[in-house]
Amino acid sequence: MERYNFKKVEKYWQDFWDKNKTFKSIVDKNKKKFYCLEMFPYPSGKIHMGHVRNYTIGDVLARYKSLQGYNVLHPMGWDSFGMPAENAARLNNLDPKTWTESNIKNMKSQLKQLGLSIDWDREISTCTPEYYKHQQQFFLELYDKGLVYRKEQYVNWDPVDETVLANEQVIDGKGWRSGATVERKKLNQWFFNITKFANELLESLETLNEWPNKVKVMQKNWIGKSFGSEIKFEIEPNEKVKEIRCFTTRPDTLFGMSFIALSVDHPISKLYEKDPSFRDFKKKCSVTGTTEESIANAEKIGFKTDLIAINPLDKNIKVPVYFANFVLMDYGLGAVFGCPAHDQRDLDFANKYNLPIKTVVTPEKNNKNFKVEKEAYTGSGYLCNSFFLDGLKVPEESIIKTIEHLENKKLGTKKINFRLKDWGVSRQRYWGCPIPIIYDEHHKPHKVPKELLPVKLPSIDKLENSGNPLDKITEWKFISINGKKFYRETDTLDTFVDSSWYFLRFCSPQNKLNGFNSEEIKYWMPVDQYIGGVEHAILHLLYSRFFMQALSYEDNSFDIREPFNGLFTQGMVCHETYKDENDNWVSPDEVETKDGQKYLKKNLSIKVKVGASESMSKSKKNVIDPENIIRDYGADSVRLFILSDSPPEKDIQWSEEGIISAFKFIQKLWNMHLKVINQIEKHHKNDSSEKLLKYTNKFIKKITYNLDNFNYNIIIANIHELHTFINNEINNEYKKDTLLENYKKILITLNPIIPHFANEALKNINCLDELIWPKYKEDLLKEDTKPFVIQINGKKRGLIEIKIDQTENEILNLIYKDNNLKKYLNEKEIKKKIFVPNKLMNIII
RNA sequence: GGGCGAAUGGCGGAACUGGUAGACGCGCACGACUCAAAAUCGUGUUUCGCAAGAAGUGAGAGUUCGAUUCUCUCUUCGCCCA
Repeated sequence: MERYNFKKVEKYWQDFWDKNKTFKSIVDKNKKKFYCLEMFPYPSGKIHMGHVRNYTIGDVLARYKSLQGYNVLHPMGWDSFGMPAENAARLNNLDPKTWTESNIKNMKSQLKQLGLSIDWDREISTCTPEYYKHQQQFFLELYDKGLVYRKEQYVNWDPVDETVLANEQVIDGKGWRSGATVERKKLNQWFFNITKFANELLESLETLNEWPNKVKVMQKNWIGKSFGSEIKFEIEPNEKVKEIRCFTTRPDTLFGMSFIALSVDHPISKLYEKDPSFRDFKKKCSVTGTTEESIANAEKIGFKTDLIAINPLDKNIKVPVYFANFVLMDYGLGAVFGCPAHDQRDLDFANKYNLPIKTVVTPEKNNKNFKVEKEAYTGSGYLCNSFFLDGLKVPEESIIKTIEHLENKKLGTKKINFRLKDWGVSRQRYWGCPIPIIYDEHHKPHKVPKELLPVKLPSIDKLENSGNPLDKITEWKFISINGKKFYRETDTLDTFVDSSWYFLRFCSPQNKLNGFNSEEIKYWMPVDQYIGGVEHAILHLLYSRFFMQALSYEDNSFDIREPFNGLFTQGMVCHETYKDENDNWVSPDEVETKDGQKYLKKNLSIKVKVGASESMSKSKKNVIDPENIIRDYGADSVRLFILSDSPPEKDIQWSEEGIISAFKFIQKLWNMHLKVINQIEKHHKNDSSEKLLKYTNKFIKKITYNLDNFNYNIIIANIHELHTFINNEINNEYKKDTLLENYKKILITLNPIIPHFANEALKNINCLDELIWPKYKEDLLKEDTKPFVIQINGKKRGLIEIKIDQTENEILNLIYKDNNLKKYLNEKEIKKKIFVPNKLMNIII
């Protein structure tokens, strides 16, 4: 039998799609659109299995929707600014542009080998001036709308490399490259005012019905809306400070207060800056990183001021005021009151400085023995030691009642606080979108005039190891406009900005004047299905949602508020891990199997320790290169396997056995195909096609249902069943037309999964024109007989074949005639019968 | 510590709104073909038991004629936030 030549077939179809621009999409208002988008890749050099999975899932959907008659937009591009290019450039002594461009070229060819139905005419790359020109325009638009501002903020500063580090570049408080202890340093940075939309972003989550709930919960927690109160504390008479305002979510614990803690950046700190011991303290605080986690884990330290605060509810309670390292200026008001009994950080602090610990909440009412020592009590219960508040239920009544009281006495107000912070977009890096701002000689910022856009990134031969590269290119940095001297902003934009609107650019990728064309946006947006990794559940998705809000802010012509209607987050690709005798990681390429045990390939006597299956990563060496796999087994095999073993939203384990099995199955399908062709060519007079018809009909229903619900792994099982069915039934006699028509339908349903194979097979039977997703017929689903379950006392005792809609009594007669079943019933009284028509009967005796 | 989710054969995983647990694949065993092996094809494969049968979806309870599915408690694991 002729073997299936995947190399020839896949090459043929990929060339065919390329040449005919099969997947080119244009606005057609007579057709319903479907915008299918997968998160675009960073061009790191090679595609990895995560990409393969992501883009296969998306491709199945795009092809399916296209066959259903939708006008499908399925584009691809490159998230091509970012640090890896800079790092690689430093390492290899070349410029980031060259490195990036050659990676894109390579990865594009790899993606094409997967047989993806992508409209390559819409390809975009964020590092090109054609793309970032519009981004600079958006930046200036947001600037005009007052959504962009500049302020000082702390960054992770590497004093050796003289550079700002991202949080993930700080490892155990040290710079990842230099190893120097990272400092907190204040820099002037640009911010997007995302907090302005905090409430909209939160409330609008409710409208996203086709998003996974867990992602919505993550975003909700990230935005972190909390109800509380702003409380005014009077300070004992002195010359400097009259009052301090604190934000708290627990005003009900006010009677337990034993200190007030301020951020070292609180305005009051200005009064202490001359004090050398305060400056020392402030320096100590700057050693701690800027993440919430590092602050939480750091030892709580404080600096005692000479200020004494008065408890607004009881003037007799007077407490000291400290500066403390665990209070952040950007949360609330940069000042909190400390209630050690009911907050762990406050308790740690109180224990260190011997401050009183007063219990004001007990788990049960009037529990006098309850005392807090090492562990703060944050649970529910009842207020005590709080005079007129005693006995209130915590937290249901206590918080509201306390706020009411404070408001009546004008001591405080109800306040809503968000955890979400404004988005700092300045990056002190070369390989990013230049910020279109210039400064005059008084360091006052101005917009770069529109006619001077884009601000192009200057080309660079070699990147220095330290400092901000753009700052050093003086011929670029200093410009004069109309005789006036200016210098440029030398920071570039966070790459999350690049990916916050790329889905809009895909709608009009060649538009030179604007980032997008509103007519095209109106047709294509929102993205109907967005597919990507759950690691972007918070930032990328939130920023993209913000961008839509910001674009439509004070602009009625733009009315799309949510960019992604449907979201699907796929699981990771995992592989077994291997270690040799010396506990060094071993790559799967070096491991061989004889009799099921795993050995080192180069030395077959050394057994390898097999570890847990973990997400593929270079550090653990458990990476499989898709390029080799596609070369050896073909794209259809890879697609088949990557979809087969696990539901797409869960992690999948890559295995050699699995890909081989998929490869063999493609060959089996081809053998089946040859048998079908052989039968089609025969002219039979008899037609035993009823079974085939019914099977095909049911098969179409199953595949359609499973495609609609992302049950792609079950579809592969369905195709295996189909193969068994056709192999068993193909030798029956069929009329040519019936067989051809049904087989064509089957091949069309296979098309989204294994497009090369399906198209080749369709070409073989001359059915390539007019490919339309087949519909199943309800009346064909009906069967004459059905298996019917008999239970005795709830236990399954038999399975009988009944005619559809047979009555209870008729079935009971069948049971008494059945030798196997009647023995359970003989001469016993039937106490009860449960009868579910066409399904089962449960007899209680 | 808080939030969300998961747990089913040797393994990955099926099971529609409570109604035949283990689909499909991998692995394994046996058989056919072969001088032999690979490839391929066929049969079997939850556990115990010769069998009839019994037990069985992380553990324990509950609701129900009937629970992998619903409720409660617990254990373990994963993810996110701290």
